[in-house]
Amino acid sequence: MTAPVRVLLADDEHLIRGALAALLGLEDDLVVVAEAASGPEALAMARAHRPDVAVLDLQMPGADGVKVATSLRTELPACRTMIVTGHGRPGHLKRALAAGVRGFVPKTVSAQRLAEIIRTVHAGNRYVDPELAADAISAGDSPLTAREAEVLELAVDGAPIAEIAERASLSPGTVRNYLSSAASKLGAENRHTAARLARERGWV
Amino acid sequence: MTAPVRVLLADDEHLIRGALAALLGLEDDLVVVAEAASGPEALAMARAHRPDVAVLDLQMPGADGVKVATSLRTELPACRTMIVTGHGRPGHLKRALAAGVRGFVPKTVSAQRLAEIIRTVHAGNRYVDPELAADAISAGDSPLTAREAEVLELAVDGAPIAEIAERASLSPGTVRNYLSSAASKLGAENRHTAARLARERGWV
DNA sequence: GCCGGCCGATGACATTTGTCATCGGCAACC
DNA sequence: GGTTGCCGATGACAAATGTCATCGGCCGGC
Repeated sequence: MTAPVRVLLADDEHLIRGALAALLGLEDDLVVVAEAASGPEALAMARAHRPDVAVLDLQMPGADGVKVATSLRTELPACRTMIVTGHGRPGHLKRALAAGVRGFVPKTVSAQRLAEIIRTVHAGNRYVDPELAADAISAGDSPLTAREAEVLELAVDGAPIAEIAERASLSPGTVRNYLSSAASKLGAENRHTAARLARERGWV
Repeated sequence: MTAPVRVLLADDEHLIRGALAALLGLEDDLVVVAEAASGPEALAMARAHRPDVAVLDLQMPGADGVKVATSLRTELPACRTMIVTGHGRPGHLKRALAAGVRGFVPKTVSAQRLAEIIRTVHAGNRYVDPELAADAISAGDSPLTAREAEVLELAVDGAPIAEIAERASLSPGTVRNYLSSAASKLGAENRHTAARLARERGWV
């Protein structure tokens, strides 16, 4: 028998993390060597314990799963990373894959399924949830230019144009132009729906 | 020894639900008699298995935890209900308590803690996470009238006033008045930020 | 070198939205 | 019976926003 797969678990929801650790620990060939409740903590634990596979929640305080994966890629190239997420937005998957993440699964899978996927990832293969993959493909690439996306991001909380212009160090007129262009590309009637759409698709 | 507490688990995230069921099953005095992945399913399982305590996720497809709790209150008065939630918004807690929910905890607690709380609830006592309670108190009551809240809810996705008016069967002018009034009460500069604020505080 | 695309800006214009005053109807409460 | 508050509406006005044309500068590709 080969050595067990050393797993790092990072999730800010203690309930899930603890339960998951217990369940995965039941598998003979998996061993949870570290747990973390935040992005920075996950990095620290990874440095200390050098796991084979890091299972990261997408939404964590400090740094999200993709950011952690990016850091791990350079710091611990031998460590495979995978993302577990509650509500997967298409753009996240794309960002994750770009960050070298090898597995991307929703929290609706079972623990057994997760264990299988951990093995798959550890073996050097990739796994992406079919449904999330389909969403990502149908969402396609962002049609927005860099500034359009930047300005749109400042518009997500409903701020007036004057405030957006100030925060972006741009002329109010320029901001209106970018927002108008972005809304048009997204088929939205105004910047607020445009911002919501872009966020849903992971483009901001 | 007394009979074990019969627990219903409802959470759409299979990973969590399964792991939780396994962990709670380790407690001698708790037994998970049913699991559900959606609101309607939770109701059906409750009718079929008549649990002592129903542990409900707040966000589920079909009907959220509070709605399920409301139905359970009339259908199975003997069944205590409690809500488990990832990100607790103040208004949810209020709604939950109004629905007769006896426990309200975030997913950041440990499984052991949850087991204790299940026992507390089963004994007829209440438990509310202190931090969530503090948030709810500081958020206070909604200053919005019924129609203001109703119209504001239709504004959350950034729809133009004409569409809101149509969906609410109101005159556009009336809609503008309500939104203006609501935004003023919430200290927001426009209806979009007002809608966001109201949602954050659980007032819509 | 020319062209196309993005950036940043301005001006003009129509539309949408926010704000205010005001009205009539209705229900609750004193 | 009078007062108060919410509902639904209208009109008027100011401000914010969306839309369009246009400009100059810059960079990359052909």
